Amino acid sequence: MNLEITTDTPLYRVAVHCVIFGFPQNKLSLLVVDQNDGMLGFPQCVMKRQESLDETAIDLLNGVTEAQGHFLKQVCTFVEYGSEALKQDASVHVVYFSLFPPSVEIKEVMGQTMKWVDLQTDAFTARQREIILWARNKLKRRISVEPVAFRLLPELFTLSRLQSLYEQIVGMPIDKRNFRKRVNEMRFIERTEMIDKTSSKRGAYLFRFNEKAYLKSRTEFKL
Amino acid sequence: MNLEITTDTPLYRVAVHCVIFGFPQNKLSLLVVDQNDGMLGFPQCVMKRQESLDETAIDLLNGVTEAQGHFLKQVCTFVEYGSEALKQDASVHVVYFSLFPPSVEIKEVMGQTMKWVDLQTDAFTARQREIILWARNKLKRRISVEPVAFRLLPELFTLSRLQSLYEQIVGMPIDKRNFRKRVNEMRFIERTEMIDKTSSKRGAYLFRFNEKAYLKSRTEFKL
DNA sequence: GCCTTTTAGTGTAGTTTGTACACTATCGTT
DNA sequence: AACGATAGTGTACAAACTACACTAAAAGGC
Repeated sequence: MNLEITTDTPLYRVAVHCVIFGFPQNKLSLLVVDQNDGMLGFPQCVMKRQESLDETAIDLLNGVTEAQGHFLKQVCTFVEYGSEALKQDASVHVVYFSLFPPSVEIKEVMGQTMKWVDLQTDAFTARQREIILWARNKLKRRISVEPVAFRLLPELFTLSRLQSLYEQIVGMPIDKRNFRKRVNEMRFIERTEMIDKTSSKRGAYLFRFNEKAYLKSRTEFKL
Repeated sequence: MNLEITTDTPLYRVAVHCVIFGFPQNKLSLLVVDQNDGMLGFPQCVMKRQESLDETAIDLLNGVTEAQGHFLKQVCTFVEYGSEALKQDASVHVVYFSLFPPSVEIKEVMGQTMKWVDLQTDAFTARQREIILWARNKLKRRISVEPVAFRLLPELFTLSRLQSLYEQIVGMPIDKRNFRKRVNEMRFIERTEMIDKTSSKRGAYLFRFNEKAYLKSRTEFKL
């Protein structure tokens, strides 16, 4: 239980990974790097000197898109040793998760193609699936505490779309009327007069998340 | 966003820390190392080669007590750079939290004295307070999902003690009758015929957490 | 032995929240 | 004009949560 710096203190490389959730085509998806071997990888980067983990993770996202201000939370950390007994071959992997709205444009980075894939894709390794499960559970818990869903939606959205997103996050069907009743009670989810006609013949009202109203409603009680 | 191993890939020391909660003297407390400078430290150790983080954390606990089978969860990870620009002076800190029942005997390790302290002690640094807050929040959330409280109690306990523990974890008073009603509905919290007379003149029934019954009641529904 | 002190123990009524459930509306397509 | 597809709407019942105040038992002091 000592923490002395000796010459043989093991040293590790540090990599930051990010599980990026999105909701393109009304399907909860992950943004992954398409490796040429048929496998998929999460966007990742090596930890830089004099940066905090959060900063490194932000840098990582900046490498993926120009957009700013993303939701970002730590998921877990693990270590991995290479099969060969090389001293250098030990790394700490710090996993984050983030939420991208459909509006973000994904950069083409160094010829690597990034794409949105289903969470159930079997091109993931067992470890990746485990990480996805963790991240997903974090997202699931978070959504009942904080309105994070809107970070996965465009500014304007229909209630059907919002419900579909919730259903995919919590992993079970939700009663339409009860869902809409709850939405109605949240004053910060505002109906606009605009109508979306892309997903139905009849057309559906577009709604908007009013963040300021949300923040106000949360602080008003703290008198 | 590349992960090539080059000679100038920054390398880090890795330290595992553990925020250990206990409930000695009916007070939610932390087990800390009393450093001679008046400051307090969490038990910590340097990451060993070929071990996973969980294994290192278990080793760390083994250095503190002979007892086994502790609750152990990751809290967060952060990096710290020393003030001097020495290359070696960068470390990743992985924080865990654990729950010790009052029965555990704490080892005297290398002359370092360990002691239980209040969560609000001001001998903690700002960063330590932040870590405690995180760990505490994890504990708070966990307790509404899983019966972790019993890992902080002796095998036999009175309901007053259990309630006091809950109050200290969630940070607010709980109505006695409502609390006891809920306990009653949980069949795996069993009343024994034994009576504790140490904390009241009248004496109070001692209860016991039946883990097997709990696990059964959780799995019975999964038919 | 009785009065005080301290903690243990008990039930009900009202409120709030959650849940189950089925039909009509609108518009485009054929 | 009929059909198909998605949008939109309200009520009744059940379950969960909340507030609340007195009696019971035993020790200790007088």
